[in-house]
Amino acid sequence: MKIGELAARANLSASAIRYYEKLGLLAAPQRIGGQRRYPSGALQRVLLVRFATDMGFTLSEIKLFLNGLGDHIPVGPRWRKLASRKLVEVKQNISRSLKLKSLLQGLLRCHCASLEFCVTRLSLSSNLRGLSRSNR
Amino acid sequence: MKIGELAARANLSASAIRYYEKLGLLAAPQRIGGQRRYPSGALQRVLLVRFATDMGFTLSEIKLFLNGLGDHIPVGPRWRKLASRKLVEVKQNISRSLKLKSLLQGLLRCHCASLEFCVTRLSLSSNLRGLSRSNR
DNA sequence: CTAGAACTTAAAGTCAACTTTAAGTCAAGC
DNA sequence: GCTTGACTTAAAGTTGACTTTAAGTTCTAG
Repeated sequence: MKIGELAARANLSASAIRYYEKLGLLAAPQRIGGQRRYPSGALQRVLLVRFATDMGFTLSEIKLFLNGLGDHIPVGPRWRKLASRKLVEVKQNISRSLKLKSLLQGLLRCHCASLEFCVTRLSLSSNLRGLSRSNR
Repeated sequence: MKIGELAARANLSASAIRYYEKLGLLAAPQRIGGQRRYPSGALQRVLLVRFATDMGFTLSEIKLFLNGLGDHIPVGPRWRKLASRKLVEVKQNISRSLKLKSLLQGLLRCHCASLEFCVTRLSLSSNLRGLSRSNR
């Protein structure tokens, strides 16, 4: 499989594939005439990476539990640790977003002339602060 | 009020204040000996901007409904439109995060040897795709 | 009066995950 | 054999919200 086909099947771009390789998320494949030729297993690997990024892991986190360079903790516990950390983040994000939602709904129901009034009237100061402001 | 005091009171840095000024989110204040002197109203303004960014608006969106350059739609409707668009995003983010949460919990309960097995065993292919992958 | 903290500017750097560019090489179909 | 599309590289660009840097100016306390 050439890079274009792999990219198409994984629904991302060829340059993204090369980028994953450079980051060490994907093994450098055999080459024919300088061009990359992938075994079918590569697709599964790429899809796993996509899946993990969709779950909110960063590429360097993914690298950690895919080929765990750096420390000597085995894959299982390492993944488990990262995943439970991520779970906390996700939960925080949920509660933050729920707050946000009712806040926005409140502001939309409000008929103040200016936003400043709304904000002070509804005294929505900032119970928003300090919650993980990024699920990516 | 000098910039350092304003920054401290708004809990951000002096350079961020200058940045807001450059973006047009904050009026250029009077100067004494080249240094910025802010009226007390400036604090409220900065806090409003912080509040809006906390709600997930980008600085350029905030600029739009603060001093709406560009179009001639009055502030009320403009804010309303942006806010309801944001509300949709937030709702999408919530449902995405809820899926993520149960996914992670499922994976954590699973005792497969490798993540690949887990993923295929739980057939968690990607019902995750296509949901707003950014609440900022 | 002077040390040093706080201010000034424009421009460059940061992070993540890629994309784009430029300039060139290879492969497949006719 | 030639065209054309797919591939190759390294380096620079993108986005958003700032921060950092460098070099210089001003304010303030003692």
